[in-house]
Amino acid sequence: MDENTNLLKNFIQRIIEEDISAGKNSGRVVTRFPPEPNGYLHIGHAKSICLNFGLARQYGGVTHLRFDDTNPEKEEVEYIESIKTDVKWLGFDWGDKMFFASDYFDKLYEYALVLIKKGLAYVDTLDAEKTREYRGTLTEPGKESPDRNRTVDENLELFEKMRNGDFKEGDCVLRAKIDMASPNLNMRDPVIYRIKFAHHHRTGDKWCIYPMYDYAHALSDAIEGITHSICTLEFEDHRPLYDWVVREADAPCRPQQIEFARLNLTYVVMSKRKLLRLVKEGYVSGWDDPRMPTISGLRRRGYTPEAIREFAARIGVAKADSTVDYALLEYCLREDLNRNADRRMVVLDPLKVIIRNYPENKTEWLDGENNPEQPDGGGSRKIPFSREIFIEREDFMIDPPKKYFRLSPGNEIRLKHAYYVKCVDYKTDGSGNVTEVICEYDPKSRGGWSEDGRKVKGTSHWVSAADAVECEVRLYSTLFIKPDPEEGGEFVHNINPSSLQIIEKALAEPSLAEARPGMRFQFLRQGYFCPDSLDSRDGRLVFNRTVTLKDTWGKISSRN
RNA sequence: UGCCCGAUAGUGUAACGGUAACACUCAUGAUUCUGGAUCAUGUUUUGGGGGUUCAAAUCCUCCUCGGGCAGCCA
Repeated sequence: MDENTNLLKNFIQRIIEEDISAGKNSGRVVTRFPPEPNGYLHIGHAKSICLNFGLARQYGGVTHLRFDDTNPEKEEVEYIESIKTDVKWLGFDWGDKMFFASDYFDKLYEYALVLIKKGLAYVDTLDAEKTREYRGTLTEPGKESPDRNRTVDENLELFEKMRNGDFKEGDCVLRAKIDMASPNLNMRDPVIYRIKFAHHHRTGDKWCIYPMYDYAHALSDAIEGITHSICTLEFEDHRPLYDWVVREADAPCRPQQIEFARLNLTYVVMSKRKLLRLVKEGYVSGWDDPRMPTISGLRRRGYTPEAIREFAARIGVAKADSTVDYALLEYCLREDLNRNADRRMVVLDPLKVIIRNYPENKTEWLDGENNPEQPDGGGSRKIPFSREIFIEREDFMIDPPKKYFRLSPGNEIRLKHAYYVKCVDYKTDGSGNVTEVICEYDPKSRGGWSEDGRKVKGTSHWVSAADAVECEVRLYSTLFIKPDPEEGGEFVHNINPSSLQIIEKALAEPSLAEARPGMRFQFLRQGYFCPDSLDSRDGRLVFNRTVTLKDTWGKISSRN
C-alpha cells in the first residue's frame, strides 16, 4: 500500500529511470542511508530512509546503511544500535550491507596520497583562525596559503608525520588544492584531513588524523559503488567538491549526488540541536518521549511504521523548501489505525449512572464487536453490564444546547453494545455539579437496537462500575502551541504547557486488563491509544493517546 | 550586496509546449449502534513585468520574494 509505484514520479525517480534506460551503471541502482551516529533518528530521517530504501526496492537495487563516523569526538556507540532499531522498525532491510566510513580509513589514506602525488593536496600549517581569514568572504576571493606550493615530497613527508602523531592537534591539516578564488567557498582549498587525538569507537587509537565529511563521504560512496547519492539541499554547493574528489582521487566509480528538500512539519522542531535542548533542559522526558518527533518517540506514542511510510509516500519529494501540515501525518496514522486497531471502551472522566429499573446484583455479559472495519467485525469480546455504570461526564448535560445528541433529562441515548437508556432524574452537589444520573433502560433494546426502529441519535461509551479496571491515561497534544515553533524567535517560548495531560484514574472495560505494549486500541469516541512501553505492566496499566479521533462535535460546540 | 537553489489552491505534490489536477485541510449535506468511518458536493491555484509561439505553469529575459553557503561539524 505504501509502495509508491502507482503514485506519480518524482524528479529523482525520473533521473534514475533516465540513467537506467541510458545504461548508466549497467542499470544498477545502489543507494545509501548515511546517518552520523551522534543522535537519534527523527521523522525527517524517516523521509530519507523511505526515499533511499524505497527507490532501491522499486528499481531492483540495494540500499546500504552506512554510519558516517568520521568525527570521533561527537559519535557514540549507543546511537548505532538505536539507528539500526529504528530503520528496521520502519520496515527496511539492509541485508549484509552495513558499513562504516571508518571501515575505509586505510583506503581513504591511500587516496589522500594519490591526491598529494598529483599535486592536488598539501599540508597546511596555517592555524584555524588564519585559515578562516585566508578563505576570504562571500563577496571577496580568498588568499593562497604560503604552504600551498610545497613540493610533493615535502607534503608526503609532512602528511606521514601527521599520521604518526608528530604534530599536535591544530598544528596542520591536509587541504585539497583547488581554487582559493572560487565563488563557491567549498572549493577554496577545503580541509580534507585534520588531527584529532581522539579514541574512535571502531578504530580505537589507530588513527590521529580523521578525514572530513566532503572527502570521506564522496569516496565512501565511490568505494561502495553507490550509484545515486541522495542528500538534502544544503549539500548542493558541495556537489562540485564531491565530483572533484571522486574524479581526482581516481575513485573506482562516480556516484551521482542528488539533493532534495528536507522535511519540515508544522508544530515540530526537527534540528538535532533543538531536540537535544528539549531533552537536556527537561521539556520532555527523553529522546523517546511520546511528544518527540524522533522515531523512538513516535513508536512509543503508538505510531505505526505503515503510517509513517504512507506519510513519506504522500508528501512527495521535491527541491522546494516546504512545511508539511501535521494534519497529514495524523491522517495517515488514523487511516491505518482505523483499519487495524480493536475498539474498547474507556471512560476518562467518569460520571455515575444508575439504571433504576435494572435488577441489582445482576451482571450480564454482552458482545462487543472488535472492529467494524474488519470483514467479520474483527471478532468480539465480552463486556459486563450492570445497574451501576459510568459514562463520560461530557456526555450528560442538564441544559443542553441544540444539536446536543447526548444524555439530558428526558432524552434517550444508546449505550454502545448494551441498551437504550433514558434520563429520568439526576443529582447534584451543593455547588450544582452533577453527581449522579438516574436512568431507565428498555429491556427490549438489548445489544443496542430495538425492533420498532426508533431513532436514537446519541450513542455513549460506558463501563460497568463494579467491573471497571483502573488505568492511567496520558493525553498528548502538540509540543508547541504555534504551527511555526520558531515564531517570536525562541522556540522554547512556544512550548505547549498542556502537551501532556495525565489522567490518573480512568476506568476501562475489563478486557483491557490484558493490554500489553505493542498493542493498539481505539478507545471508542476518544482516540487511539497504546500501552506505554516503559511504564505499563501487569497491575498498572498506562495508556498513551496516540492521536485523537476527528471530533466534529468538538469543533461545532467550541464554535458555539 | 558573491555563488548556488527554489517559487503552482490554506498545506504538500502533479501536469515536462496543447489550455491546471490529486491528496490533506476547510465548509455543506447524506448515512451511521463511534458526532469515528464511509459517500456526495463545494470554496480556493500557476509571485510580477516583458518576450518566443497558433498555443506557456512549462522555453528566454528582467525583477521580486524565500532558502543555503565564510567548521580543522555532518
